[in-house]
Amino acid sequence: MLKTSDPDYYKWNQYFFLKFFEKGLVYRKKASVNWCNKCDTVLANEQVHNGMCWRHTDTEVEIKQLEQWFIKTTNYADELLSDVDKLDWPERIKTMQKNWIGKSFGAEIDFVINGKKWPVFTTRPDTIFGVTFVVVSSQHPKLMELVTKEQKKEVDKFLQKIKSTKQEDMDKLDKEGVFTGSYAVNPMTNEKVPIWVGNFVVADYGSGMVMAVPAHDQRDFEFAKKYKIPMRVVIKPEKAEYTIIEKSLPKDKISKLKDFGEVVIIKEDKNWGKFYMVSVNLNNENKIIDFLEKNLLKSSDDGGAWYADSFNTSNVVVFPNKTFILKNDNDIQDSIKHGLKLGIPKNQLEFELKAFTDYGLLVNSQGFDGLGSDEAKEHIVKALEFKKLGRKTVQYKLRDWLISRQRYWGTPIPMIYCDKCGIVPVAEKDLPIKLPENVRFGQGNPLLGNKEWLSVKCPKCNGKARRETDTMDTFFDSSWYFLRYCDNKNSKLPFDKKKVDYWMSVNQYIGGAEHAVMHLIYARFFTKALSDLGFLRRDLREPFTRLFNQGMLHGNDGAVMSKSRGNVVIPEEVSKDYGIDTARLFLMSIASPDKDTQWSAEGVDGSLRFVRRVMDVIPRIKIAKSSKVFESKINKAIKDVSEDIEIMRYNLAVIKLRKLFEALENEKEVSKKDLESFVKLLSPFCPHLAEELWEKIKGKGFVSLAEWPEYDEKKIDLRLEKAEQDFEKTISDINNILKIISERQGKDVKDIYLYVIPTELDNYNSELLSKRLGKSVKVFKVNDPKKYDPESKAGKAKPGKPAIYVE
RNA sequence: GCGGGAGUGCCGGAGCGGUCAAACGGGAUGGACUCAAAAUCCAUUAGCUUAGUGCUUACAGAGGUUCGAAUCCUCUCUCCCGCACCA
Repeated sequence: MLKTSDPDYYKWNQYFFLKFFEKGLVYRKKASVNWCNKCDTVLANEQVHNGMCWRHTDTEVEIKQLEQWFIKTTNYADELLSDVDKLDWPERIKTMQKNWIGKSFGAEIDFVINGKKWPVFTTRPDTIFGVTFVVVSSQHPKLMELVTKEQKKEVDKFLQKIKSTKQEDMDKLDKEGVFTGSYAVNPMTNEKVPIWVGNFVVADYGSGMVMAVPAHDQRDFEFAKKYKIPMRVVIKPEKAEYTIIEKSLPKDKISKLKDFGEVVIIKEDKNWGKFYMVSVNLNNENKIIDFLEKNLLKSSDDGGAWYADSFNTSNVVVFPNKTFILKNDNDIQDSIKHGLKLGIPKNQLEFELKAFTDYGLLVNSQGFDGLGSDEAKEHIVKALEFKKLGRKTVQYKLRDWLISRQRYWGTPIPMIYCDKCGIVPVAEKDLPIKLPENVRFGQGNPLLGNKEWLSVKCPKCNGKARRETDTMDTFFDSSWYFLRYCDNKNSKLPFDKKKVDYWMSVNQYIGGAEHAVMHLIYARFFTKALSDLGFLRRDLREPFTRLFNQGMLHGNDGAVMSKSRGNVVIPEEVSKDYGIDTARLFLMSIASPDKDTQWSAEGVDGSLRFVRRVMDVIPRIKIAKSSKVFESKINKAIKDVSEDIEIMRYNLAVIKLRKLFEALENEKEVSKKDLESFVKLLSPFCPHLAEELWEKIKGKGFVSLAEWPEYDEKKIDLRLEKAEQDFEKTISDINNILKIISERQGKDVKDIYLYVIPTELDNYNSELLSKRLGKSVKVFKVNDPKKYDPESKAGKAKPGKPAIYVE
């Protein structure tokens, strides 16, 4: 056991902080931070959800400028990303981590503004000839350098507007901006393009400034359209894509479309039928145009037919909900005209203009025309490198971990501010810096209120100094607790390396999906960093090799359990009514544990029935020798149940247990070993009951301490299972006959006769059959001379399928 | 918008190329037991058909691959989760 609030634990948080500081993994900087008014503290990016605080979902997060402590998690961005694939974790957690780290390859390109280089990051250097403006973030620290006197008033007005917009409205906001008055020089074309301030550029990603290519980026497209900034097409698709509406072409011609290229049905519409998309190689484009011109219905009375003459040889093609290539403003008008000319209402077509953002072939790009996007990227970056105006780079979405919190419950950050020496780390021997006990809660950081605690001597010059009052994010605590578990009493070190090396890594970690981008990233970072600092063995790079996300249990009404809904199921109450093992069995059997499941009162009743039967039947079973059939079944069950448990498919394990029990019930006698095996298999699901049964069948010690049963592959005989299936089939056949006879002839059958292949005689026990059918059943070998067979049915018998006669 | 997951019979939920009208549980219906009920047991639970059979529809929808698809591929629709203007 350990408590992270105990100085014996958080001492080591401070210790690690200092180690990180030594290695340059800790730094302090003034930053725009997320501030929650309710928590009275800053939050990490990971802790802001939809602009709200993760703990106070009704409280908007404010942006403040504060000096804060950061951990350089980004140093490990690459390794954190590449190692994800080595983990045996749920796929969605892995993708969430990948997206969170968000690696993009691209280029940093310098635009010269007033003689100074301003870099921008882009993943599409191939579109550089299409740049018609540059947008800088409204939060950019050096924004004012770009704003001219003439434009200042307007920019200020714009910034004011952004400031007063609520976070929640920001999301729905259109792309907006104003011209700054300055111009940037495109390093490839030397062309001057205007610089705008925009609300859609993220300040702390890349350089907070982007090159805008409206023809090939949706955001730039919207912005340019709104402010009538010119667009320049520099990429064209490798294939032209035509959309053909079923109604517009005679039926017999539709199949001909395949001759021109790949045909995909993209939509089906009540009025227009199917929308086929034909992708045509550019070389063949004329053929399809020719075909369409000859075959498209031309009558406008037809109400929806395409006009052949609405095509031209440009690759602007009408598409219900896909892409357009736009050459200039006129093209937009033109395209709209085409849409309208088709006589198809805009809303029915979901007709929308979009930028062409796919890769393709370069056009209007000087010497690079005709190259594919991928190739062009390489060449253009090389050209920029030669000019010393650009370079290949990689960008991450992952930000450094902001750990400063202005709250009491957290590890005090072991730093000291000296008027002379500046920021000085606390000496290791002075750890732990304990939280002061005499504090007042209320407004602001409680630590600020205790003057005694606050004042300290500088470790360097012994002069007057004061302590850092920020505490660490509590995720710092949880980032290495599993290491401390291996050696939780160590007072000399955070843990003994040998012990940790022995135990780690965690083979199976279980937790909720909500940890995907917080705890699980921090803990991975910690492990890597501590490994590099020599605290862990070199090759220990990951804390948790396997991860399992359990699902949530919902109430009887299907909703998440909550007090306000009154649908909370209280284990103690369930225990009172059913016994906790019944509840446990039920929970294990509803669905696989990674899924959300629903409590169901009826379902528990079902489990209770089973539990009762088991309690009733097991002690009464005669101990002797197991039949071959049962031996086969129990060995199969041991195998299956063990495997299911191993892969955490408890629901399937329970099903197999139930089946095994059904077989057990029908046995007259069973070996002690097999009976014990059954109880052992039951014990993980119903531990108390199993223990009780164990005693009743006179097992040694506790079942919970007994060896898990092993199966004998040789005893599993699938032929026996087949025989049983045949038996069941025969029962259902007989029932079927009985049903038909009683319905058709209204007769009541008294006796049933079965004629079986001699070798199968053992498979059909007349006693068992009689019991199951509730009627007298006699079984004969087909070749039995003394058999009773008035209608000569015996001849119909086949292997696995006895002949039947009833009267 | 992007990314991930999922859509199966009255319900929950297995199955993930043939052995599938589809495990298991719940519910419903009928029957046995009972004076009666509960519990228990048996049967039925897509439709038509039949002395144990055969057929037709069926695993969100539309296409496709295959001798063969609930299972694989493509597209569409719907739902859930995550990210949210990351250039």
